[in-house]
Amino acid sequence: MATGADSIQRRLDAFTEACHERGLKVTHQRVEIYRELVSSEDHPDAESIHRGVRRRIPTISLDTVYRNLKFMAEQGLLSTVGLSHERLRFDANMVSHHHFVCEECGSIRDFTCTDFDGMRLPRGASKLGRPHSAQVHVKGICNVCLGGRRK
Amino acid sequence: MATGADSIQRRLDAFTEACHERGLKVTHQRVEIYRELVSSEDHPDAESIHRGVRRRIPTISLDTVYRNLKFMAEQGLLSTVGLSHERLRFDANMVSHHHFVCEECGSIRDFTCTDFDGMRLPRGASKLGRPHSAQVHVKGICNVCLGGRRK
DNA sequence: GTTGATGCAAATGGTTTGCAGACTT
DNA sequence: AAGTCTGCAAACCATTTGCATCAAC
Repeated sequence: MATGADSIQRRLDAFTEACHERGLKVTHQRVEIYRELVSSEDHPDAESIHRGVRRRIPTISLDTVYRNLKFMAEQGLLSTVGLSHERLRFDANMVSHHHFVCEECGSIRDFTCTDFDGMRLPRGASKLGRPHSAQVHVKGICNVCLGGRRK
Repeated sequence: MATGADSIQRRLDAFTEACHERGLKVTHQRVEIYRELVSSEDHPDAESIHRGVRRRIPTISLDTVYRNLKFMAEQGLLSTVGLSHERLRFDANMVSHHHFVCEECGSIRDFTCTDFDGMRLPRGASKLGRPHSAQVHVKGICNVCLGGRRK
């Protein structure tokens, strides 16, 4: 999601701010977990975040990663993406977006779609209750996997 | 999904047929598991399917339910619905449809939306790979829960 | 009768939790 | 210094698997 180093720093600052507002301590591991998430293009699971953070904090434990991710999710600092059978994945992108899921490698990428966002919610859905938000899940084969077989 | 008793029977017959085609044995428990799924309006998880089938086959074990659901999913006889952290849920509705997820009680209901089905896949998604299918996930409060608080 | 399916119980793997010591504020 | 957060190890819970028995074909 966030690409430039400046943009990552801006998000980390916002995160620190958000922690303060909520009375959460800004620990080294907490910041690095969030940094890992923000720097990632994909939607990593807890274990791969752990692997990444471990390069900077070799002693960090997996359960600290879990504990923090869960906590941040409860605080609305990130959201979770759960596709079937798979492990839970985490997403620090809090603006409205949709997901492209690769059926081959399982990677999940964000995309935006103003056409859909602008579209009124389907009447079929309104019959079932009071809708609140909607997200599109596109399944397919990602470019990386396409390249692997033949472009 | 299927409502009338006749319609359920039709789907069970198709299921038996599909088993034969694939060389699967049509066991009592297999049929009852499928019946439970087809008769359900919601998208039950393995445990609640087990509870339901147990009324008719008291000795059926939970792992048989799991084993069969997994197998049917692999054979394309049903699909799985996985929302975040939750347990896996199962869905025997194989025609194109979308999901309304209640944020309060967690129930998942199907709806169709021709507007969306007819819409070409968003360009944002096409940049990421070759899209194959798309589904809308609507989150909101279902009618049952709305009734519970105040209509 | 063959072959695949079931039931039991034990294993697995991701995620969570209790507790004593370490660190942010 | 006070209270939260971390790391460790053990617990948890949904799901899976090995194996002997049983049922569908």
